[in-house]
Amino acid sequence: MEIQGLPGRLLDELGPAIASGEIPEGAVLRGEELEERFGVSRTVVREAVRILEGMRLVASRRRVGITVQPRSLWDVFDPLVIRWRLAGADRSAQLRSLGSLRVAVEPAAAALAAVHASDDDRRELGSLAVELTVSARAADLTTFLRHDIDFHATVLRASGNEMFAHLGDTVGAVLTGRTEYHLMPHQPEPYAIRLHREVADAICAGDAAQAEQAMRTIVAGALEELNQQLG
Amino acid sequence: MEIQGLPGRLLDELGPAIASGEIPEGAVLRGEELEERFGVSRTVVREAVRILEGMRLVASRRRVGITVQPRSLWDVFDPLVIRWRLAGADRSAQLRSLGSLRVAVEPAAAALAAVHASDDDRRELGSLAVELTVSARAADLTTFLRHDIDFHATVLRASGNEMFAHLGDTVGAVLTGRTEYHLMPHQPEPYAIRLHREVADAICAGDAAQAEQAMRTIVAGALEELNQQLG
DNA sequence: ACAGCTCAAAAGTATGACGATTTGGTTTCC
DNA sequence: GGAAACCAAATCGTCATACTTTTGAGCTGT
Repeated sequence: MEIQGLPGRLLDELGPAIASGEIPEGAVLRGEELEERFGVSRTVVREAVRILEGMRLVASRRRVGITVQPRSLWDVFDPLVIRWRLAGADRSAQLRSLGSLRVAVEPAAAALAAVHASDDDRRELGSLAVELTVSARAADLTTFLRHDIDFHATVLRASGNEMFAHLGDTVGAVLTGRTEYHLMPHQPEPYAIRLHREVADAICAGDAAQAEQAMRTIVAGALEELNQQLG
Repeated sequence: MEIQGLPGRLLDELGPAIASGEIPEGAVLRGEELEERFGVSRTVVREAVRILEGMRLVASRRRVGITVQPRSLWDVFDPLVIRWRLAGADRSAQLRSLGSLRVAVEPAAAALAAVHASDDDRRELGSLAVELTVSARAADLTTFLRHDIDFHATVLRASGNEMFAHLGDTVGAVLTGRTEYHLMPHQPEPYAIRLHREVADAICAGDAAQAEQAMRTIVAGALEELNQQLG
């Protein structure tokens, strides 16, 4: 999953620094400066910069240097960029954006899943809904989180749309972030649990409309809750 | 927008070849082989490969080589990956995926735009709707396409959600692809034009529900049409 | 003030050397 | 004969260095 080697380590330093705004838009870095600052060779710096360039976080120009691009050009769907922004000063903006994205995508994915899910997918959703209920009753937040992530990822995957499926990890990151930063009730709400059960049942029954509606209620609720917490 | 220099040229060769499946999943390349095949140095090959690695199209391992990753790991939201897939053998699958994504996202974006659009945005939407009507009547497909792309990009941008905004280029690529590959009626349908007008009016009037509904009709229609064309 | 020229700074590319790691075969020891 | 330990080759990873190309800024002369 991660980028390997020294360029990866450099990325772990530069990426978060840029994503958080610590290195602001328009800032100019020089390759040589980075070599010294991190004690690595030209090769390593260049490869790391190339990757950042691929994410549109920076652009490298001769005679000028490596300039941090305006935020509007960043590849906001890149999983690493999302992770970096979630970890830094941009956290709330990123959570809001992702919240709206979830409201748009997850209901549609649930509807598609009701039509396209395999038998295995349906079985898994059923058992995840059960485990979700159990860990919620036990107030076991860690286990609950894991199952919640699995649940949403499974729905997205079961939709049969590769692009939706890829948002599984991103949604996972959102849920993790929400839990880590205590933007969640300490005990999952019974109402939300019931809705997950409903989504699973509707998908198993092939009822697209109900799956979509129940999922919409879940993600819209999560977004509303988020907006309250963040003001 | 593009990656510069020799690594960029290499990317333009390798990326499409991998995205189209010409170089299949699991295939193994050696750096030295690529140097010879393209007549460039290690530096260039390594940087190109790093970028592909950032897109999760390949993984590089010692003593093994550069292996093409399974499609399920690819960064399907990366604009370059999308473009490469649209240009190659994966075109229909990619168009289908993007079609569903549009059905999920664009109505939500229209609803948000009705609330958040700036005065400039609203003005621009109004005039784009007019120009759309004009170029459609004139059966000027090139101009129509340009305005259509602008229209959808403007709605996405006006939503105020950076992630939606970023899908503007992608939607543009879809519309372009659809026109290029003659997956579109030679004269835009008057019904679709009226719907664009409706979206613009609803957003200008701040009517989120109607903006969402009209946009949903547009993109759902486009998806249905696509499914008919592709069987 | 303006146009053009010159120069130097920075990234881009090439190359040789060495290090690190993984794989797969080979040897060795029960 | 089989299993474990070992070794060697293949390949990427990193470093150091030299050369090339682009381009911005300042200088120069009108």
